[in-house]
Amino acid sequence: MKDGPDISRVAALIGDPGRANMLAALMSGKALTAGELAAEAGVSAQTASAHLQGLEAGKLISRARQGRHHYFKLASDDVAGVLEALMGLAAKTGQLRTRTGPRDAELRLARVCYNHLAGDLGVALFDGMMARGFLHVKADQLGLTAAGYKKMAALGIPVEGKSRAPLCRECLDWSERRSHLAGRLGRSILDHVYAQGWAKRVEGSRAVRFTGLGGTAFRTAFEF
Amino acid sequence: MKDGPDISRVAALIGDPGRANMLAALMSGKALTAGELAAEAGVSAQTASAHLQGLEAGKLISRARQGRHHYFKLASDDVAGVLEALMGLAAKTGQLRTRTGPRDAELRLARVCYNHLAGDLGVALFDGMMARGFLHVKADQLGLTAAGYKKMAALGIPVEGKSRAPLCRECLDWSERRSHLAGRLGRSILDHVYAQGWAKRVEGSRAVRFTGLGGTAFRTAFEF
DNA sequence: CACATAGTTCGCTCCAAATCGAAGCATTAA
DNA sequence: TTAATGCTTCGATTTGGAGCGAACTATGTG
Repeated sequence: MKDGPDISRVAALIGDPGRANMLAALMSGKALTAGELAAEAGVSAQTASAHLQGLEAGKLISRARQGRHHYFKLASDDVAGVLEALMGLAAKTGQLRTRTGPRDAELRLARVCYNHLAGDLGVALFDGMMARGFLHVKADQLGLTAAGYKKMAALGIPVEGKSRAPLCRECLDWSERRSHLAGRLGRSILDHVYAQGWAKRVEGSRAVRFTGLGGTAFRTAFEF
Repeated sequence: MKDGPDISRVAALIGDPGRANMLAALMSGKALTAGELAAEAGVSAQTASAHLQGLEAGKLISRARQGRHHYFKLASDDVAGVLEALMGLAAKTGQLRTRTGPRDAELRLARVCYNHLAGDLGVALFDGMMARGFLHVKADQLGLTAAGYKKMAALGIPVEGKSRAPLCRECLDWSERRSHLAGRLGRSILDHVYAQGWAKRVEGSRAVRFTGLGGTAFRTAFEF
């Protein structure tokens, strides 16, 4: 029964280890060059070039030429969503690539998911904002309440924006198997966390490391 | 950065057209035999056998032996979730397998998603139940309200169950790109729809065809 | 028992795609 | 200008795995 969209093309693109590594690297939200992605995937530049063409043709990534560099990023949040969903399933079916180690624990606590905060802290933030009445679900749409808008203004976090992307979105965690906050607001909050110096990205990883004071300040600011 | 679970194994399993067709067929929620799945995928019995072994080893499907028949079904709702997510992405990136035709329209209106109702009607049902206050979201968990429990009891729809699966779950539609009701309640409601004779499955498709009276009765019963 | 059906295993062929060496553009630096 | 860097294209090789014919096992039926 050839119903619905063709899954297999997209899945096949993700199904190659090299391309999957590239996509995983792009989950950080940062745009990476072809060379960097080749290193991530552990393949030669020529091979990477071919793979990147495929991913671009399949509309999973987009390319921006800047001088002699080609910067790639995920084509949309939907792609990131599918990748996280696949990670969740892969984790559940026991296909963990690495045994749980110290690095894994750090990832579980706080990490970047595309462009917003995921992990223990991301889930706690989401739950806290729901409990405090800053977020609500209405007609199946996640949104800021009046109190939420007020709070964001008080913290100096921008909520307006020209982009047509939704302000609030839920995103499922592969480590927690619970939702955390994505969308434009999720991105703004993570930017705020960086700007306040509460946390920094760990070099060469998706982990986000909070300072002792930063963690406290973060929880205080968002009241959770 | 080899962080997180290994996506590519799972994706590669879904990435073969034959296996993808099998999985799509299993989205109906019905357990199918190896032979039926071979026909779905358009391959010989031997090839199908090999594919089914792979999918089973990858924990995407589970097998139940009954006499000389082997019945297969999706291993978990998470698998169904990933498949729907992939369908959503594939539809968005324009990888539609078939041009929109009469069959497509029927699918868009009402279809089976794993074991519950999806499509226009599924989304409308979900929205209606939220609007009527039968469903609510609390601490990021979708659930029945007191009014909802009362309504289900009045309609004779069972809500208790020994299974540990959640009673209510949201599930994203690939055609509507909105949520509809999944989980044990979603299944119970679809069972009720069949039992009342309001609708029937279309042979050899995931479409659900409502009778004129059935459609009206369905909307009346759930007040949307 | 023989016979039919459902599914698997074995052996083989074949092809798509992953890979890289070498060469070719394009951009920036000296 | 020449040289260096980043990326792509071309050409050739290799291989994983998808596919099927044939034979085998297991279950059910007459």
